[in-house]
Amino acid sequence: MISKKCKYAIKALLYLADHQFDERSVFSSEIAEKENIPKKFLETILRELRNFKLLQSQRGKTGGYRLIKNPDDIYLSELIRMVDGPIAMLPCVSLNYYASCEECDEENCEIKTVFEKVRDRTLEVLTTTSISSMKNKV
Amino acid sequence: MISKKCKYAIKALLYLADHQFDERSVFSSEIAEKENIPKKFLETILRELRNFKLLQSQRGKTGGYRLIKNPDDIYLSELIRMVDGPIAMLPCVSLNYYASCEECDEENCEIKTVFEKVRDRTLEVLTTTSISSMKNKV
DNA sequence: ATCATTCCTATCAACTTTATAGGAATTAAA
DNA sequence: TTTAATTCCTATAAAGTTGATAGGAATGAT
Repeated sequence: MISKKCKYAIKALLYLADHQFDERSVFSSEIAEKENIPKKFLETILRELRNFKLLQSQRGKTGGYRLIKNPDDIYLSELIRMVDGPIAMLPCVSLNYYASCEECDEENCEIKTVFEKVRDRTLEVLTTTSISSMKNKV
Repeated sequence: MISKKCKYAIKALLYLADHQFDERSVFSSEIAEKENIPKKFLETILRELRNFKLLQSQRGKTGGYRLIKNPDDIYLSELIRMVDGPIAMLPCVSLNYYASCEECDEENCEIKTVFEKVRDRTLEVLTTTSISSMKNKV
């Protein structure tokens, strides 16, 4: 399962992609309302996404958020990793967040292989799905 | 991520599959020791697996556990569901544990499709991998 | 009777998730 | 210069989940 936070992040990015070329930046309150996301929670999420250089923000009365990374180039795989961390179903098969299993002999582990397969199949989808490609629900 | 509990369950079943035709049943303490699983925790796991009719247990001094379901027919998908619950990355795309997303309009949801794809790819692997097939690490 | 096992319930510490509170800093505009 | 509305930041917290452990009851072979 991805977290709610991650789901909110995806929704926020989809919303911002729709308003990519608007004159004004988008208020977090606007996204919160339209996407039914708790306002204060969304603020912290947007700040994180800004720290990851996906967004730029502007303070003050006419402030708001705006995509700076092209939504064609924001892949779900990297977004999930930013927000939730590992995608794999076992720490020992994670490509970006590898952690050893203390209790097993990894060389002769019988369960790694299948979860490597799952990881690869999952990534085939997530590394080829961008924010903009999610707009065409094919 | 699958839980440690689930990983322990898989290891226990693999161990029991190896001792499927032994004369004596296998003690939980033996599995715990050989597979480095906390003893008391494993007890509760084995009891659950017994409740799911994968194992049979025998009390008393010469007791222990034994597979009753053929390991050819114990698929990872069902095992994970028994122990951890849903496999899907979103509640609203889960086949066995569906739950609606209160905050979104599911008809027009832009993110469902991709997670349905991930689910299907994942299940392609997990529904075709049984405890016995894990023995041949292909 | 004894002893080693399974069985059962309750508990618990640590961690994660999902937020909320309260205000500081910033900015445009009245 | 004041006001209003925003983003930014830190701290906090309630609820839920995970990963166990405690303590003993029930069972069954010897």
